[in-house]
Amino acid sequence: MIDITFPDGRVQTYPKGTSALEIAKSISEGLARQVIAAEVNGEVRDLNRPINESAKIAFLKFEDKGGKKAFWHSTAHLMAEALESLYPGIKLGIGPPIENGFYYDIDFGDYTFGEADLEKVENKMKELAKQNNEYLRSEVSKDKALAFFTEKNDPYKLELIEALEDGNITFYTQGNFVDLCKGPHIPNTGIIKAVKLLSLAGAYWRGNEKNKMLTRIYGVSFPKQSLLDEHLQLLEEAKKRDHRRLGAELQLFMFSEKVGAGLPIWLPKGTFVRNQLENYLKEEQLKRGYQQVITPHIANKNLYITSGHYAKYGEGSFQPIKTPNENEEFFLKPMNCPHHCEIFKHVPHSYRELPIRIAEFGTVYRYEQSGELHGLSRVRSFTQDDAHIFCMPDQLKDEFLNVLDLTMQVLNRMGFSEFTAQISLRDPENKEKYIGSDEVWEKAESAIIDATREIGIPTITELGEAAFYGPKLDFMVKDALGRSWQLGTIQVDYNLPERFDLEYVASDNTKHRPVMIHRAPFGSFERFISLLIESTAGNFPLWLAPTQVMILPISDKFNAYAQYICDALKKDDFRAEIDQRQEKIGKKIRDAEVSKTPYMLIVGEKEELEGLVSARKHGQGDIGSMALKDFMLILKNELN
RNA sequence: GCCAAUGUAGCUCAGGGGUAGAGCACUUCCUUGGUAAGGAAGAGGUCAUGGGUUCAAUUCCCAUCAUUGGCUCCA
Repeated sequence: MIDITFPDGRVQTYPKGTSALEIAKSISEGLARQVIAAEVNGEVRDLNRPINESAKIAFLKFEDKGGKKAFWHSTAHLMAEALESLYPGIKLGIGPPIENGFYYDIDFGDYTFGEADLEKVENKMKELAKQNNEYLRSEVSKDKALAFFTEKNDPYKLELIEALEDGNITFYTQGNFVDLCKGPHIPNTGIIKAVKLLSLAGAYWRGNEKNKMLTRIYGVSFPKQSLLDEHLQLLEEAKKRDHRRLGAELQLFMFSEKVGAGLPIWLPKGTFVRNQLENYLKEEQLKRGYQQVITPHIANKNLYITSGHYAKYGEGSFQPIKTPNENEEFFLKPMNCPHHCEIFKHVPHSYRELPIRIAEFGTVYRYEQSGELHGLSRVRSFTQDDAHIFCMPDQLKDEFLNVLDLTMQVLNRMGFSEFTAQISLRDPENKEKYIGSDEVWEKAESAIIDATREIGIPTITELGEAAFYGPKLDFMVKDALGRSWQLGTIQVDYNLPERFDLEYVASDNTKHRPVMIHRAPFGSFERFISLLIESTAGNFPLWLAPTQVMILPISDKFNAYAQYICDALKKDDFRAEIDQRQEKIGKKIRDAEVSKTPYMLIVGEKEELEGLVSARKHGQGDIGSMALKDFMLILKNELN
């Protein structure tokens, strides 16, 4: 007999070898119908797998994370089964569950699998699901596993099995389909009631671009049709927040094929938002002892030979600009740091001056791969809110804390509460990829770790994600469709001071090497604003809204009064406009709402006679009529 | 860069081997209207670009460019 401990602490005895499904049934049939996997001693397992030792058990439904994973993983197998029956001879890569669904990587050989094929596969899956086949687990020896897939002629599975240890290999079978898989899976295909194959993509085998590109099919599935409908509805909603769509609708920015791919053009309203952000940060940085500089957009090739960037990125970058002088070449600047190093070098520095903080809203140009371009989030010309701090090694932590504080302030101010702070350290297995001594790295890494701990933000740590010149802290934010983007970054750098031979005179009159911090709280205005648009759905906070108040005269008889109100608002530095079109008030309201203007003032006969305005808040509706000064008070309160 | 798909009016999209259509937006006129779309008329397109097939191509084929979804990359 074995003791089974339930999440509420209750313990019950069952015969050895009882399955989780049987345990669930012993509690209630209803529970047994809903559970799709079980967590046994913290490990998610199949429901029908016998439990042979006393254990803590928790039942997982679709709603649970582990349940979803098993459900989607099982759907991936179902898709593979459907694909094998429709396209015999295909070879399978891997097919895991992901955050919102699953995918399977398939080698279709000579067949070009297109989007038109998706529906056919979907239908086949539904048909197979109805067969209600069980997912059966079996343990196989390595020899047998290899023999099976040699017979099946699937090189990808063979490669995977080669890397596995004998005694640790399991197959799962449902219907006519057998797959190498460590599980866990749901009990049977019958509970997969709703399936949607969403998209198609190329994906290199094992994520290596030197390998063959397989066809990746993405999909999602649910135990109820209504859940799928809901999910698709959410995806539609998310698309409405896409910054590319809102950017065009709200006239914030544009692209032009003639100007070039990935080269954003900022329209007046977008420029306004960007300038507001720039002014805000400029002011903050002034308070924190930064000095603003401006450097040219191009620089002599020699600058990047010194910095080392030419060797690393020269070929894959915008190619040099030639001059009438032979052998003279200039590059569009891909980063601002080398320029700033030259500024530091311009005059000798005493330790008394440090830290020196040099800031620039520097526009940089990088030849991003064509397939990578994405709205404002990934472009070929962008402006960083860049700064480089040159300090003594023992000032590093304090400076880092200061930068961290600024970054947090920026994120808070912009309403980004959902971000991930990622500490990127070097790969301890692969130290030769990085420059600098162990001692220097340890110091830099602990400065980052200590600083984040001190300020108390949750972090995740990624080994091997550091820049080659030093560790960094990146702030990641998700877009409307759940894709993660890096915004702010703080990087410690021992490399450039070395390459540029930067030094300061210490108290003992000897020369020392400063440490450099690269930092950008926004990252770039382009990407930051793209995410700001998506997180606010285009409803900018009042201080950022290009037009704060739209004045709507009931008819053109009241244009003069509207003008008077508008002038008064402008005089107090509010951004107001008048909609003087010969349209009905309902139409003017609708247009102001659609353009996401935060406030509307309706003025007609009543308002003019009483000297009032009727206010309306975006998304909320009528907030009553009031004296203009009271309305301005509402604005002022919201701005503070 | 790679794989797949898309490209028709300012926007959203329909159409289809015989030189194009809707809604919204725009212009003009009528209407002067009270809290999310008043009415009428009009203008607007080398059907992304370049080749090819064809009596005829916006439609079929190829290439290029751009865009989209991913993969790889990201100083």
